[in-house]
Amino acid sequence: MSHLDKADTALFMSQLLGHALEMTGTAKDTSCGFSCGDTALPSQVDHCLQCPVRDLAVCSSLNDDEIGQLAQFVVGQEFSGGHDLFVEGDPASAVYTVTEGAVKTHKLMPDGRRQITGFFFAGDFVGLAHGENCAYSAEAAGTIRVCRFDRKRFDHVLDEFPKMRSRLLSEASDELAAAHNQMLLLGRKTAKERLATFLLMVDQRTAQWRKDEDVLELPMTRGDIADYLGLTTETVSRTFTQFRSAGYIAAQGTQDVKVLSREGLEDAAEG
Amino acid sequence: MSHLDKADTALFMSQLLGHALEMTGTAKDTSCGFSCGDTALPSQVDHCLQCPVRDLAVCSSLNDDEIGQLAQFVVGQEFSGGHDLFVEGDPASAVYTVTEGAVKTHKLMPDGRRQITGFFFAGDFVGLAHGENCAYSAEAAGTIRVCRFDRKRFDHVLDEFPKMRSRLLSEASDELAAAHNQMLLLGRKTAKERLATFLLMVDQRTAQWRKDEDVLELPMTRGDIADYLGLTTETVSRTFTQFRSAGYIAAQGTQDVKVLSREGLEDAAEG
DNA sequence: GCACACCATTGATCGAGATCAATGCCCGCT
DNA sequence: AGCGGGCATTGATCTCGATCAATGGTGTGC
Repeated sequence: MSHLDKADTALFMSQLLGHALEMTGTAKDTSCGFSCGDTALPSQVDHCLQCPVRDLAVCSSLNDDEIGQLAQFVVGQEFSGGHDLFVEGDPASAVYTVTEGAVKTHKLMPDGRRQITGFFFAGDFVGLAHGENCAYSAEAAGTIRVCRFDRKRFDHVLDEFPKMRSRLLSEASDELAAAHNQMLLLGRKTAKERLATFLLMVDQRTAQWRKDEDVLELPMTRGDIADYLGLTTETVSRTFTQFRSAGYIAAQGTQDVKVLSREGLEDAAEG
Repeated sequence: MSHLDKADTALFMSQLLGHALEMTGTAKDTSCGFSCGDTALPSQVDHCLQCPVRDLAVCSSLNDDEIGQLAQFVVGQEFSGGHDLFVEGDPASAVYTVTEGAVKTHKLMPDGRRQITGFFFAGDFVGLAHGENCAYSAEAAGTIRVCRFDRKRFDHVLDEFPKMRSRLLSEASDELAAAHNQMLLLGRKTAKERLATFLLMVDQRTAQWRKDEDVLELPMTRGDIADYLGLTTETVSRTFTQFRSAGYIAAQGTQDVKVLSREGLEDAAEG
């Protein structure tokens, strides 16, 4: 909660000052900062045109001219780990594209039980909401960069560029398919199957931009993984150990996982 | 699989014969059958205009003229319980609106473990898919009626009527929010909490057209409920018994549940 | 009316993963 | 260097829901 207040205040101040790139939490300054006014300065359009996920994100459905319109109100933001993009129940006022790092979404029960409902990596779109309010919270898992779009203005862009709404619907369908997979995992898979499925998912979804194709950098803690897989940290930890013993993976520190046998993981993922 | 073949064959023959209302499985004949050719006959447009879910479904985003275009290629179909609308892995060739009864979607593991990923009631839209193939199967839970739309022609309608795509995106967002709730349920809730949550969900989603507002007619078996909640039939059955003992519900046969204490269920749903 | 198949319920037992508990590691801070 | 907090790992034990098993109910077709 306090995170959000802080972020919002920072945003407000920054808008007053005419800076489009936000920083929140403990994030360090960033090399690609730039300033803008109400209309798109060349540098701001460049921000979008030179975006690292230009061809991955929903924006890829727009041509350079159209991107210019979007660029007029995009706000680049940086969050450090643990800080909230938005919180369940908040008015849904913005949507986001992840440009760097990973975002996790979650739901909480009154007694503190938590379910992480999804991870979003560079190029992914976060914040689709039907009603007035957010149905879940979104939080930075490690330092991230996102593009923030005001929801109303974004909706307006969608009206103008049907291609983009179409693309967004595709994205939503994808997310829905992923959700179905996750329900199967949560409802019917064993701990081993869950972790193996998870590792293969991360493998697949981060393949495009990894340095070493066999080393997964997990931006989340064991607790996060547990809350995503419907397990406890202890079980996740034990299962990692089993996979190490079985020779499926090798650990390099606790965040990096070297995949030794994709086949082993694939077998483990389906019993 | 054989179900589908049968349905598809029936569909093909019926189209040859110029009948737009299909019947599959053991479904009885229906009082509102009608015939049509390639273009919309008045009666077919009427089919849509007089549709019981006209104001509930995605079609509600279209005016009477626009509905006419949709009506040109809608196919009314009737399925009896257990028959498949489509199967995971099949080419995604059609989308559906439920007009009567309930549809369930599910995923299977190679060894037969099953997870039901959603129930769809009158007015709901089923069959959103991004890729070429269905990401899950859909099956009639009890006798149902649906409107079937060829996917390509439906996509074309979406291009023509942006309102409808917008509405569909809303629908998808809703479904996504429901999926998040279900992940919380499957990952973190106890058996009691799951069943209570389920009963309240059915209560809410079927409220609009129930005869008796306190009696839920469950169109699915205990096994279906179990596969939806990530439990076994035995546990579902035991939990029903507990709710009966606690006075939250009363049974009238096995398919009908009279809600005696919504408050009791609400408490049970969150521990 | 009877046989069969399927479904729901209840009881007894088992086991995967939760819970409780202890230890070690790493990193930032003083 | 020394301290403290968060995270990961490992061990011991417990518990909720799964599994195995038996029975009764219901509807369908012969």
